[in-house]
Amino acid sequence: MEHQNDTRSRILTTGRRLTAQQGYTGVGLSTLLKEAGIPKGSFYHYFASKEAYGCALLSEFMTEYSHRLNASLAHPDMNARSRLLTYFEGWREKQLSPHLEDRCLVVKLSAEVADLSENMSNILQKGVSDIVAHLTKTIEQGQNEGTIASIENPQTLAEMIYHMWLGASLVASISHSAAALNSAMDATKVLVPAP
Amino acid sequence: MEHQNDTRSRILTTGRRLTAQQGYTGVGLSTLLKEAGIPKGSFYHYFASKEAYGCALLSEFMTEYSHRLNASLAHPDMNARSRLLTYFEGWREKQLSPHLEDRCLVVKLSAEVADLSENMSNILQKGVSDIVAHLTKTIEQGQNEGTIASIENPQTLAEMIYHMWLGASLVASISHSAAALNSAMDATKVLVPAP
DNA sequence: AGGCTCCATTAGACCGGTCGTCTATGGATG
DNA sequence: CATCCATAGACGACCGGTCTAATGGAGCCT
Repeated sequence: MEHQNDTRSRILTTGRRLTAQQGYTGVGLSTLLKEAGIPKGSFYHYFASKEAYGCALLSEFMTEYSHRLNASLAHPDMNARSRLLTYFEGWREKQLSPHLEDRCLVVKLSAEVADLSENMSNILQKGVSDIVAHLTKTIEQGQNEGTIASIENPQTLAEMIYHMWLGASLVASISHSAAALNSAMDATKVLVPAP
Repeated sequence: MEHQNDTRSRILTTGRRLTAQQGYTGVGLSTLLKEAGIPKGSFYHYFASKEAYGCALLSEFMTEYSHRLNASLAHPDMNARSRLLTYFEGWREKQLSPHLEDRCLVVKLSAEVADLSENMSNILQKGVSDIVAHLTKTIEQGQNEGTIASIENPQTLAEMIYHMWLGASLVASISHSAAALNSAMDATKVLVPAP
């Protein structure tokens, strides 16, 4: 009862690494399983189809992400504005990291998956809503505690900043450069001004 | 000398339509050529490889896009701010259009291509720089002619807005909804305020 | 006009990979 | 020893990008 979860999560972990580099369609079952050192027969014991595996991959990623986000945005020793900026610093670092598996799957897979799998799209979409909701809440807190100026509706602001970071990550990835992410970081500081 | 270009551009046109839906890896040569009604053997007469075809596809798209952008941002009967807003209205419409082939290939392909083909990445990246440069120039004009308030550096503002639209397009595509794009439209009006 | 060359174009073979299925075997548990 | 979850990996049918060998028609020479 332990072993089976080992195998399953080994597939998922390896899958995340490969998928973060080569995309969903780009990673075939053979490649994935060979890399994970798991025989093909096992795959269909744990997953009903490649799409089901894709959904599991995304679900797990979004769950973990949400936990880390929660922790990061709930840090007790910082004010809301600092917590927000720290989160985005973390985003930048991850996106530039040599560990490809750290990169955000929303950035990597959204476009590919949108017209491919309704189920996978839904998972991504729900994850995105969650993230934006968290950001909105933090901005609200900042406005209430007075570390963020109330010049804008928190929800609108959160969406805007999140969208900007997604786009900046896209541009950073095609230009193999940190410039777009640095520019997003600067913009974020301006958009979320200290009073 | 005519026929060969016919065939070539037929491949490219069909390719754009299919790729806008299914991505680069997602469209195989057989599918593409069958759809275009062109025999498989011909492909390598017109393109050295699938990557070369991908580059041609992207180059052509970016060139056309740049032309339309130029026209749109140079419209004589509007002030700079209106031209800018009209461009983004156009973006929204295209992204929501039932004609899938109208959708922006920067949105669709950036993530997929970034770790796949250096050449294709470069074409996208150059295209993006061009677009941002155009937007920057228009914002500058607006600030000079007094239709856009000078509260921000034009270049920074242009990047920020463009990134936001890329991200919003991504979110719109996974949620199969116009909400993210509408939100981006609203945000754009706020970010580029009339004085 | 007839023959010939040349080269753009194409047919289709090629090999390796794709996803998914299925049977046969392990090995632990009761 | 019987049961059953988990593993093993062969297999099918099909699709991936690439390349070589053949076709056919336009243009030139005699």
